[in-house]
Amino acid sequence: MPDTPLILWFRRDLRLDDHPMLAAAAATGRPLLPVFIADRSVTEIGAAARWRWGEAVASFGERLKAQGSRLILRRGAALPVLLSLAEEVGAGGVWWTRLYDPFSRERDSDLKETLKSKGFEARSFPGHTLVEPWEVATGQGEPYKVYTPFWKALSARGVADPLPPPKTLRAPGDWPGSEDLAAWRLGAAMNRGAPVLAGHAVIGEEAARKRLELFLKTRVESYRDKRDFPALEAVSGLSENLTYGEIGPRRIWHAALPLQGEGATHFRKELAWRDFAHHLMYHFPHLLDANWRPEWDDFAWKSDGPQAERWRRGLTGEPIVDAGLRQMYVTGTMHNRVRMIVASYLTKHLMTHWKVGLDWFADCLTDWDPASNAMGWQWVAGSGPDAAPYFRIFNPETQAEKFDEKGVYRKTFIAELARDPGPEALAYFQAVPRSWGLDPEAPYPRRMIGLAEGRERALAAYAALKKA
DNA sequence: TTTTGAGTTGTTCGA
DNA sequence: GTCGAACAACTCAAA
Repeated sequence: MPDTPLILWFRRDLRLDDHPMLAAAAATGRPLLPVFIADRSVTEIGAAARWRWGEAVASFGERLKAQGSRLILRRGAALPVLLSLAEEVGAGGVWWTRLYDPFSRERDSDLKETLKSKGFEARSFPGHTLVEPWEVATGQGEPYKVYTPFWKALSARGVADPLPPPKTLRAPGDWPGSEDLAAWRLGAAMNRGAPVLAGHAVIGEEAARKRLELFLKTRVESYRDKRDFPALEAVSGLSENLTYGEIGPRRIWHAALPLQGEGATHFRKELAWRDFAHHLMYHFPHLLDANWRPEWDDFAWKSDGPQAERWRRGLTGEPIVDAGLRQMYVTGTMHNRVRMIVASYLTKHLMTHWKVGLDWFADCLTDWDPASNAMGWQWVAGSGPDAAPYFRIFNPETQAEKFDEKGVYRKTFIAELARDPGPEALAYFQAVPRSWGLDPEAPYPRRMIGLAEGRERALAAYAALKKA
């Protein structure tokens, strides 16, 4: 066993706990050199997610420091950065946790090949998902395209136990130079301003773990019954932490597994949806940017335009829709029920291509995840695997009546509708660009299209597609 | 190979 | 106000 240092390339796995790669690396007893690289996958993603990733990196750096280690920061294309770093420190190899989006897969397989050809070790590990995307398959060995059988297969197979955090991380004799995280200015493109979002983010491994514990202690029991009501604090909020790997999915799964009751089961089912999205993205990468069912290419999608712009700005005149979009703008997140409502409104009532909505979510969400975002949009639009039937068109009024009966959620985020608007509703007007010309005193906008009219139009367009 | 049962999250209408 | 049916077949997965 060589005693050369190992470079540990961290990406969306910024934690110590439940970390197969880190646990295996620590067990070698070799010097460990954690590194984070600002490559295209970091610098070219949505504004809110980019900012949030930087916060995760800062927090993880502190955590490593407390262990007597460090997080070395470098910028540039991963392959040359890692090669030169490996030569600089005399590393024996580079290890990392696998990601499953097409960009990462190509980058990482090139890297693995190049490293090996130059005599370095190159090893990748699981840990980002409950199971590897290829570990669950139908009886025919095919990937699943329907959620329920995927869930059954996943449950039957079981999920590997989470690993404890390593006891010690051996430091190298000399630390190589590191860049300054602040100089990367990962929050710079966020015109809504990091200060507005910062109050809503729950950052870092310890905070994520506390969040899980609080959820399991106080909310999981009623999760099934309350999770659809956006004004209640009924959900875990852990998607934000999962996407940067501040907590591991296996840790969450096994924490909920022994709990009795439907709440815990439904919670694990939601976690399995995240895995299903990764399973689909791995086996069908076009999920990210093309209609998963190609026949939808002929649907009469409307492209981006003034109506979509009103949707983005939370000025559709449908309160539940606008509340959701404004919540996302000021908090970096949106309740899942409301995500479906705003997505249905954009793709069905406005007949706008789901990619318009997908891009806006990608720019605004701090919990952005490529697989979940694309699967969700295609599910609502009807073009995706296991998608909603075409006639399932959410009526914003009916949904609001059902899930926000007293209007608490709507008033929280729409200043025009509240007699005495709260901080989040007002924060929206502070956060948006001045060029939008918004004024909390202005009257609430009129609706863009009659709900029955929009519904009929979407149904007719679907009928035309089917006929063709 | 064929058959069979099932399929996240809705809305509307009429009894 | 409540409840069941219609909406539309089709694809998927397993027996």
